[in-house]
Amino acid sequence: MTRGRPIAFSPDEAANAAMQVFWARGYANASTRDLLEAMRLSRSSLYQAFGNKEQLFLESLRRYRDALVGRLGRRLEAAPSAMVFLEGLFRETAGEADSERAALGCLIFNSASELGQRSDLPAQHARQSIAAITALFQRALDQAQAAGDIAPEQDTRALASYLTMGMAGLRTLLKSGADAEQAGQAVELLLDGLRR
Amino acid sequence: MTRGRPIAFSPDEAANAAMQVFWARGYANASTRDLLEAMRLSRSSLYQAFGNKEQLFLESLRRYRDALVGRLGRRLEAAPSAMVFLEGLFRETAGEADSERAALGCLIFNSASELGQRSDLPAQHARQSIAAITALFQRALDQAQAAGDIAPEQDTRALASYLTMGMAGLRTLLKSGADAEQAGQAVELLLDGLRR
DNA sequence: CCATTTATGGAACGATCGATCCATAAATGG
DNA sequence: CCATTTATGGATCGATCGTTCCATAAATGG
Repeated sequence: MTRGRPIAFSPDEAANAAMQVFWARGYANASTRDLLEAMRLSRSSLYQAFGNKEQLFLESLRRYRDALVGRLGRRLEAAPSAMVFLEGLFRETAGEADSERAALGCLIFNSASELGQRSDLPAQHARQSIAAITALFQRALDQAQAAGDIAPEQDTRALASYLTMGMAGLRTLLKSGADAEQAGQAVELLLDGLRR
Repeated sequence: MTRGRPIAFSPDEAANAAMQVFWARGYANASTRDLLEAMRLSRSSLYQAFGNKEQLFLESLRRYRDALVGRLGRRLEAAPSAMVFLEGLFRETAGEADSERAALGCLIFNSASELGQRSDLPAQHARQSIAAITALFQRALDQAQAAGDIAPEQDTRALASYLTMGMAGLRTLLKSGADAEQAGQAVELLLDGLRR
């Protein structure tokens, strides 16, 4: 059936390496040289396996979103309560202050900021991914409300937007070099907003 | 004293036009062609008057920050109270949802996101400008606290970081196409955090 | 072992990038 | 009106961009 020389690289690992480059440098600022070096591929292999730069970026966005949403979903299920999950997520993110991880930010929010309201596929994907994050927040908030940790009269849809805004802002603070104290204080005030 | 042909353009207007380009397109994505077209200058005039692209960007950042901080400062003074100023600012920003203005975002937060923790002057300037915004928020919060609109046990420094985080997140939400309802609800919850 | 298929490396493409340089136009002070 | 100074427009630079193409290497199934 299958003839010819098989690929010598792992498309999965190569795609992950590309994702790291886009994450660290942004879409437009990531050159094909950067990508080839990180992916350890020849130009031919890259273009044959992934089409072009935009498609490779789209694949990176997909992987990042799937990994993030999957990880957060599992973490929500494993947590003792939805409220503990949300508090842990935000406090842990604030704790990344002044680290290399903090300088990277989040590929989704980075891309949303870079691409804005453009009509092409990457911009659409970034917007949709933010909506997915908001949906996950709302799921957690609904659980927390059902568990009695959030007042029943609260609108979890509004709270979800509030948390997405908070996370986007937190990532911007961390990117701009906020220290752990500043980020931590802001996050505690944000979390207080859930308990009203 | 002064000899030779005088410049035929307004350096002030040209710099403002350049700022608009960087604002709409970002630093790296703004080409010198874009800049020349918007500024209505020849290449020679641009490089002689502004040095190079990075210096022109720095000048744009300066002008944007000075205009923003100046405008907000005057608005704070003119407002019936510091709390009214803060509420008005955030509600008005949320009200920009789905407009061209919302798609632009804020040049300072845009630049902080694009440049990250880089060590060059533009990145330093963007970080310092975020600190300036936080300082202005704290000034307003101190006034509001003195006026009795904020509980005396609240830490206005922490609240200022909270508001900066909120504004950065709000701008990201608006850039990603959030509608007025979503942005408005998130902002109301954010403002509730001042009254605890 | 051969014919076939595909991966691979590298040259090369046109386009665009930021920046420089030079000849020329223009407006000045004397 | 002239000598001087500076702005201006455009050609041009080398570097880099994303992408394509081709000759070659490699591994396959039969």
